[in-house]
Amino acid sequence: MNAPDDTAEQIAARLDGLVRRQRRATKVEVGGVTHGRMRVLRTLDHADRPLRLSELATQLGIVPRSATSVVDDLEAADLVARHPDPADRRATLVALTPAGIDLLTTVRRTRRDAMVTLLDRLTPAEQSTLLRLLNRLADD
Amino acid sequence: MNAPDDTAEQIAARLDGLVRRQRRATKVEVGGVTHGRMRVLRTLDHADRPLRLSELATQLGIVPRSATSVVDDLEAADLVARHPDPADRRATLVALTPAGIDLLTTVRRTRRDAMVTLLDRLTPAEQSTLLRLLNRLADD
DNA sequence: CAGATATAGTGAGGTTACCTCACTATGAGG
DNA sequence: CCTCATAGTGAGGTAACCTCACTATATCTG
Repeated sequence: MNAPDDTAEQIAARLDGLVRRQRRATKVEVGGVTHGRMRVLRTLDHADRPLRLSELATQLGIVPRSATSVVDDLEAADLVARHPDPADRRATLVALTPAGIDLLTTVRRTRRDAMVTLLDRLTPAEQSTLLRLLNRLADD
Repeated sequence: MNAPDDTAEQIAARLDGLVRRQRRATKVEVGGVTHGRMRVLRTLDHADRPLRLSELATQLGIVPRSATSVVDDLEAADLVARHPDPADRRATLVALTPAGIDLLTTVRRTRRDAMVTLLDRLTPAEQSTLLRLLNRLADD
């Protein structure tokens, strides 16, 4: 275990711990929307247009079959809607409903508040630095 | 959605994405040791002494019942061992076995390699900065 | 244009990593 | 010694994934 490489291990452990804790903190979401379902709402909102189920899956980093299930649940809660794709009768387009948009806004506020509380430990400048470094790491 | 608070949301999303990807990358671990089991081995190694099941649970941030299960699995694989606590006959001490120590070393190398690859996008100085900021956030 | 082949979504069933609730065995205080 | 707290575990549940096999549609190819 030489010293420099330990940085990598420590960073990995810290990232993991932070995400674990943050998920825990926002576990009981507003309206009972879980972490996985939130990710779908956020992705659809970010795309700013209906997405095919397979596109959604790709953007979420999951296999299409898994997207089917989470969309099933969100559709049952009337937070997203499935529409046939006029261009391809095999495909399904998934869109946010008005209720989905509303919920997204509310939950976002709660969740962001939790993160803001944590980030209060850093100065605004440090927060920017952190985001910049994370962006570099996450860029594909 | 005012600008400054978006930093929090973006940081949250980045952290989540990075951890997700990193777990994916190390999904099939050396020796079939999953993420959750690795955490136990690391925690025991870090503590540098046998831990009670409840202590282990606390350090992992999970409930004792969950620790029982993961220790069951690791014990079945001979990576940890349970010993009665001489000081309290209700308690169980959990310790790494030699095989557990070996495996930890091997898996650590693999996992660290994956993280190092990702971190190559940052200079050593940036890596230090990142770790320092994460430490501040993760400190209890 | 028929037939082969590829693609979109889904049913069935499995896994990991957690959780709660109820229970037993042991310890500790009045 | 009798009550009450604590350590661990059995039973059973959930979220968020996965693979494999299948149907319906699209596309390409001779």
